[in-house]
Amino acid sequence: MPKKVDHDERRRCIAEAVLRIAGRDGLDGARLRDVAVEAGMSLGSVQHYFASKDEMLRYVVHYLGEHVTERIMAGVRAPASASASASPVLSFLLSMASEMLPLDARRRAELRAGQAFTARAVGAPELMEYLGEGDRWLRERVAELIAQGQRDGELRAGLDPRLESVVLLAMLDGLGSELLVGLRDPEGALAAVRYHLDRLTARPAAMTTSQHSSHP
Amino acid sequence: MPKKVDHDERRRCIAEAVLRIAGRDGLDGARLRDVAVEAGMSLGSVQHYFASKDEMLRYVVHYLGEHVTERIMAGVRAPASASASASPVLSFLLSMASEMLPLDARRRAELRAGQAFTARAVGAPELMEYLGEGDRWLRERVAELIAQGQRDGELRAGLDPRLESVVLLAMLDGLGSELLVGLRDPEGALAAVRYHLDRLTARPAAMTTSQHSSHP
DNA sequence: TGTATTATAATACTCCGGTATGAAAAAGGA
DNA sequence: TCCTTTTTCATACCGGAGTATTATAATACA
Repeated sequence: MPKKVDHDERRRCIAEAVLRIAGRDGLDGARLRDVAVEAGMSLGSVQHYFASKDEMLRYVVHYLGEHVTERIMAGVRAPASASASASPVLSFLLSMASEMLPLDARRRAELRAGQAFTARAVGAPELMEYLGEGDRWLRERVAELIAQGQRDGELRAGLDPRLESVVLLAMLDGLGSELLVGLRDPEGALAAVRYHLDRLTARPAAMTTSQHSSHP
Repeated sequence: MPKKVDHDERRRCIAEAVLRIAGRDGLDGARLRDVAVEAGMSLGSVQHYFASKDEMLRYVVHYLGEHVTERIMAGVRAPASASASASPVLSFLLSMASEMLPLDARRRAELRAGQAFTARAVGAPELMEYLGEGDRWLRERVAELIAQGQRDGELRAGLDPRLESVVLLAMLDGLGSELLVGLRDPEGALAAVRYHLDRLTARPAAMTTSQHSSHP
């Protein structure tokens, strides 16, 4: 029988190529021919693994989703700083924020692609449902985390976990977009995140960084 | 001499058509031919007023910018609820938020187009600079407003106006995107905004919604 | 070794969309 | 009324990009 090739490995390779291009020139710049050369193969090969461009993009969406959740979950599992910290919830939220923000080329590419997909998801029920799932999952985790922080006395008791999660994720979403376009710089964005997280703590003074949000 | 037609009126009409289409099908769906029929004229006419599609889109960007700032400024000038309210700054911030969020078809269309332009602005220095100006202007105004609120004792003294403005605008940005995709509903988004603004106030209790502002 | 089946590649097809061209219509002024 | 300039429109052109077709190379199994 014929040559045996790991199909999914090939597809992942192609998906990576798409992400590289999308990070560089935007998703619209990901023409099938360019994807082929970026992946180091021929147009015919790309067609061999994806019947249509749409199918390819759908694959990339899920590939992206996998990676993003995996990355966040990794932050959940191995909260290097969190387990050692005296404020585990806050540390985790901060590391989560750092993971979600486009702070390097990789995450920039992923976010850029993600936003392009999101934009095209309006009116594509299937995609929207997928996005909705991911969002709900993340939001609930954050809300749980905040509630736990409250139980542990780490976070202020007056917080509404549900609304706080909405606010936090919206802020990260917005900061991500602004970073992507260059409206903010990484330091500024992180400072805003730390500042916001600080106000959630039960302590009067800041403790995540060395900043003094002091008042007389 | 020939027929006299207000060129800019025609251009605005075309821009409106573009925005309608963009709000309905996304900016990518704004093909020149579709724009023409949406504007109730022929392709040739559109070409007559815009030498190229790119020029048309540039015009739409500025047209959009005009309208958005105008709308926000209107909120500044005539803060119907704000002037009557005992908490002018908070009222204004809330009305500003309501203006920025895509709460009706019009603003949905504008935001959708705006985001499409923003996405395409990566690597287009001219567009980016324009966006940057608008962002800086708005951020500074918000920061000033917050500082004023502090001076008036309306907002907590411990706030950092600069960071607060970044956080607030990022949150609104994120909420806008999420509303657009249907990840949030208008009520939820507004609830999050009110919740966030509430925590900026010097008072312990909520007071942003329909309030008779009695005081101690 | 041969063959069947898959992988890869090259090329052609076709539609779509921006652009260019030229003609017809409209309207203010001589 | 006629002319001139603008406006409007229809249509042709051309390139780009997704898709389809076909050919060639490669490999596992009989």
